Amino acid sequence: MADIARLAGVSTATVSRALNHSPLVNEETRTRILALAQSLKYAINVGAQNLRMRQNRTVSVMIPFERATRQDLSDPFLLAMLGGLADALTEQGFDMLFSRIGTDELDAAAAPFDSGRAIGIILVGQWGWHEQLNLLAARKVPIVVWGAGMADQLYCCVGSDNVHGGMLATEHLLARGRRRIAFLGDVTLPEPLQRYQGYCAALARHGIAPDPRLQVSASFLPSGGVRAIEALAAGGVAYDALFASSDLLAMTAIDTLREKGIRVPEDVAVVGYDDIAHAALFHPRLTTVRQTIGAASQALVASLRALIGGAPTQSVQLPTELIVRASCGVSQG
Amino acid sequence: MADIARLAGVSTATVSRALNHSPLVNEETRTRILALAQSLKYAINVGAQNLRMRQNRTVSVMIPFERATRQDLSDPFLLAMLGGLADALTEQGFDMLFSRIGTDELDAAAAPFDSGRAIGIILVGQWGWHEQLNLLAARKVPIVVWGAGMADQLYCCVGSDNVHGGMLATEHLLARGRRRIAFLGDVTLPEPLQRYQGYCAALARHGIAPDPRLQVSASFLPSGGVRAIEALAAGGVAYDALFASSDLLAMTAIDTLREKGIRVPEDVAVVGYDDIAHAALFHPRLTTVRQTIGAASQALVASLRALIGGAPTQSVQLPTELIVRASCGVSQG
DNA sequence: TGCGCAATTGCAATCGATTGCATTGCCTCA
DNA sequence: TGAGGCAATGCAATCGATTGCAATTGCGCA
Repeated sequence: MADIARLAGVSTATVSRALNHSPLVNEETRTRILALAQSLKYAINVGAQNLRMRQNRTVSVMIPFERATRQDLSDPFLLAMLGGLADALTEQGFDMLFSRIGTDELDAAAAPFDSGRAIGIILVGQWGWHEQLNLLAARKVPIVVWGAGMADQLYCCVGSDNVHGGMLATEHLLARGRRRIAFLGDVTLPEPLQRYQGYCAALARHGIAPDPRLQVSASFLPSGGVRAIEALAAGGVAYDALFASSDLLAMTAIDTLREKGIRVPEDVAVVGYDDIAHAALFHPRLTTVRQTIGAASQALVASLRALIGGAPTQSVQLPTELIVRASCGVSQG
Repeated sequence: MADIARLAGVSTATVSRALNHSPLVNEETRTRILALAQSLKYAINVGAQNLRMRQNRTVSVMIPFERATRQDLSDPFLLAMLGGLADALTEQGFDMLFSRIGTDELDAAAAPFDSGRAIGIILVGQWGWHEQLNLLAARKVPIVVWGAGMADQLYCCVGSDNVHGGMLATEHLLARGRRRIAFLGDVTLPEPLQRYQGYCAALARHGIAPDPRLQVSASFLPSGGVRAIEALAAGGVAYDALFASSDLLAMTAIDTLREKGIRVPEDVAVVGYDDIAHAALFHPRLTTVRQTIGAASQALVASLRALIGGAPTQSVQLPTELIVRASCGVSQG
């Protein structure tokens, strides 16, 4: 900027005003300065600007990973969400600072905010952090979490209606005559737990008591489906349907079933969760509970902006929808 | 920092030195200051620090999108690369600033660097930007591009050996007795073009002249495979194999073939490109040319660091490998 | 001719850190 | 007792922008 000022024969103050289109600067001067800036490919130093203006247009987005398994960012749902957030943030003029965060060190989550790099934080994945997230919220860290709404929640949480989603999926399988429905998912985490609760509620409506042997704890890891099917087989439990708490889980499970010669949907009907892009391409096409990425991203960004704007913390629950395809036994391909 | 200085009864200079573990500050003073900082959950303002130190630990990562189609970030390969880059950068202590960039406005690519937000840029996707990228490189913008190595290339480019990959895929199909091999991909872009060249080279080795009717221009969009198969059908061209320039393309193509009652691999053998995670889960499991995400991410980051360190621009070509699965006609499931 | 007002522009403080140099004690040794 | 040395700290400039206030200029009007 000093260069431009020198070349234009004015002070940096005038240059600054010209670049910001202040009405205080002479038309002719402004054009001269703008032309100069253009030709020098000058861009203002955002860091210095933020420092002076005490503002910021950067949002930190974090996605957890399990340090133990050195899991790469592989779940397509998370990746899609990342893309959706990038779109939503870009659209609203925000930069996106992206970081992975170990599931064992949530403390690091507030760092981008504390160090002034970002005005707020979007955390995609709630895990077992409920208490610590409450502490962050109490500390007035502007943070929005994608996850399950819970009772004593101080932080802002955006998520889908997991209980309803679980109910939809299970009701559908019941309506197709399946009675021995296995549930795949890690019920120690809030989201799968709520889906499981929906599953139980649907069973209850039909007068069926949930069989604990049909609840298989499967992680979101790619290997989760394989292990789950092995566990079911090892337990010698009969089942005619699967409700998996993620599409990835459903797909790996179906793949494993196929290897064992079990047909989907004839022998075992399957419903997934998420409706990732591949669900419609999978064979058989996957029936699943849709969480709309676009709406989710928009909601996360909107909530964060509200939070930063000083609005009271208000959690959001997005509607879920059952997408019926072939994997649950409808003739569609 | 001023607060801490006041509470500790010292100047901000001393606080700064204490936090940076300078040997100039008294042991007792340091502990006092550190304890104070800890209890106040103080974090240094990175912006101000960068400004003063004239440094930066942020790398800008950009992934193009086609504005016309308002394409969401959907290609799993790109998403996986994004995850890989996040891991690689985090590991090396860099922050990652992520942006989408319209395919019609490459100029915006240098913005994060020009404005001092990032020390360098990783651009995942070369598109038709060759000339403009050369201009950026000439302007000394530290940029590394994932794409195809080309002749008059001034910018640093990291990519897989596309020609060899195309050759591997085609040779494999030829070895399995296929002779009418269709190629799916947009040959106006460098990467698919080089894969096509490898395809032609393999055909040539077997004395086969490429049939132009078998080259179908398919975009990387999810709908690409559908359109391509329709086009082949509409053209009335017979074919017994497909080489698709991305796995996503291969999958949508297979899906479309299945709808038409054409069996894979019996009637048409298929080979993809990328080896995305889903390739191994797809039915039939997809034979494909692997581009290793982890290695690619590491290479991109390494090249960028070298470039920033002042090393001469040096492009990198990573080896490719054919992963044989069922979709090309091997008995594997 | 002189004064006041409006239109431009410059000066200098400020944001939150870092760091060269000056300063202040205090200890040691002659 | 005084000079020199060392350890610890403070002062103030600096990074690159923004902005309140002062200063300059030119003009209209009395």
